[in-house]
Amino acid sequence: MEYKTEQEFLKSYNPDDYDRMAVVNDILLLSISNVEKENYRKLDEKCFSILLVKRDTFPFKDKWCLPGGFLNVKLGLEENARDILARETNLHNIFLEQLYTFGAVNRDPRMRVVSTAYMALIDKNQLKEQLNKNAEWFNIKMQETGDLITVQLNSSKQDLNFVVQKILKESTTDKYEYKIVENDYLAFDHPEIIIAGIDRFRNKILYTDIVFNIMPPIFTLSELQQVFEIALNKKLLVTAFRRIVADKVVKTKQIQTGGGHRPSVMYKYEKS
Amino acid sequence: MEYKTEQEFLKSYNPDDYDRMAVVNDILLLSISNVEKENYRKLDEKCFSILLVKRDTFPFKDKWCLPGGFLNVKLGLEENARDILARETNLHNIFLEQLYTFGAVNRDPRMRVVSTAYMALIDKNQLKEQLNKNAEWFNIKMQETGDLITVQLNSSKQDLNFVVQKILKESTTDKYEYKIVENDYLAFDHPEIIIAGIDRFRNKILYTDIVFNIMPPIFTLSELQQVFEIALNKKLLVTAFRRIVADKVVKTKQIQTGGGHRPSVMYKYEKS
DNA sequence: TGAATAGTGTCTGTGAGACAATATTAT
DNA sequence: ATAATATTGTCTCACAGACACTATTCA
Repeated sequence: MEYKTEQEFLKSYNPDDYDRMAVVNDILLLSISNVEKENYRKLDEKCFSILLVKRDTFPFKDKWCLPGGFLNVKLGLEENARDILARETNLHNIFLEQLYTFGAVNRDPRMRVVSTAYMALIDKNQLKEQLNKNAEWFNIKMQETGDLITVQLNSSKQDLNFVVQKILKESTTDKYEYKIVENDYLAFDHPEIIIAGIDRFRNKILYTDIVFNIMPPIFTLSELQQVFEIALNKKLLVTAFRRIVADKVVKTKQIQTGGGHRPSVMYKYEKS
Repeated sequence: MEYKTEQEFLKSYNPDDYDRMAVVNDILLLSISNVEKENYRKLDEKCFSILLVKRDTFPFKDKWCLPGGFLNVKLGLEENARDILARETNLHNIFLEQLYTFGAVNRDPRMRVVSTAYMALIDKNQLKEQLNKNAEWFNIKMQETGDLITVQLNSSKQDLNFVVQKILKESTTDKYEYKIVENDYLAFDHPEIIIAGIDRFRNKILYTDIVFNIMPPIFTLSELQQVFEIALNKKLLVTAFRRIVADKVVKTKQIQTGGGHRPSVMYKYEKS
């Protein structure tokens, strides 16, 4: 069939002539938790935490998953992700970055579903609004042994864990694929999304200002250093660390006391 | 309606209850061209080049676009991208990296289409196979003035150009959006994809080994430096450059002569 | 008072920038 | 011989790693 004009062509175009697929957004909501220490002098330990939602419908009923939802045909991709986030958490205007698009053939048992995952960063302590009743924050502990990554997720309600294998993609030197080796609690391929997101955060913390999206408006340099340390998974020397962030933060007049030791000056982020 | 088991739920699940959308892959095929110099002693200049295809069907009939196609429901996302590439270029086993997923509401006049763009790197001089008759390599010249990026595409058949505006995304310090300001020749939002791909290559050239995917198997260090210089859009000092790549390349026994000057040793890539 | 963190000073070695010097070729 | 690029040497300066030292708090 031949068309003379674009209008004519579009008029006769029928989407139903093609295979059915769906597009969804899944959102990795990343924050920092404090794990309180017994000793009043010691600093709280910190760790990453993520928001998971317990599914009360099929598929994967009773398993946990990232907040997500189908793409509304009237919304742009990121707009749709923000919409989902607002529904699940009542959060607005937060940092959102497209992470990766997952499109394995059988990642969803219902039909062919392509998921564009987003990473959102917040300081969950600022979160005043009530969470959805099925939503829950989980603290993350990760352990890497060889090419296996073991992840433990702890919350007041339940503890979950999974294991993924990190595989260097063929013909690359810096791209990894994550294959799920063990996973009894999470729905879909969400373990992969979680790992990919934490990896992205880790990779960007040194050469961007991404970290300040996960921090409160004002913070001490020790707190900031702790976040760097859990992201990079190693201890940093104080001097070196302060040099890294020196031109990204400015002193405020506030001081944090109460720790049984010299109080710290609080800083805020300032673009250089 | 209540379901007892996942099987029962899936059996009654009807994809047609939801809005129609399509998923496509578009592929930015990036290579390097030599622009020959008049003086036999001088080095050839190099520039990026990309493969575009002239559309012979609606929509955007007679405009140029990136090689792309609908997602086959039986293929994974990357697998589908490789399939498209094989169809358009007869190329197999080449470097392919997911670039970004574009999902603006009206990016395709036919229906809601989400495009996961991939970046492919090759040395097009190695390309022995015949290209599709509508496909053509275009040399790229980019110029940045303020927040405007002017792009000129030259081929033996036709010259194209477009202008995009680079906009820092709100609440970020390192993410840009590209708004098309002027574009008479390219279909869809493909100017954005082109810019995003070149940007990705530029950003990764310093901290990954991505560049070797666009190089021939053996090359001189001057050639490699030229590629760095067009990617980074600045001259590099020889000494500094050689230090950067020193642990990524090894000498071969081959020597390149014929340039009216001291011949160069040819090197090959070796993972460090 | 002492255990703990906050914050600053400084030495040293590495590595990037800058530039100079030498090598080799085709015309 | 000359114009061009190829390749190596080396000086300097900035900066990161390492570590020491001082400051300050509260049970």
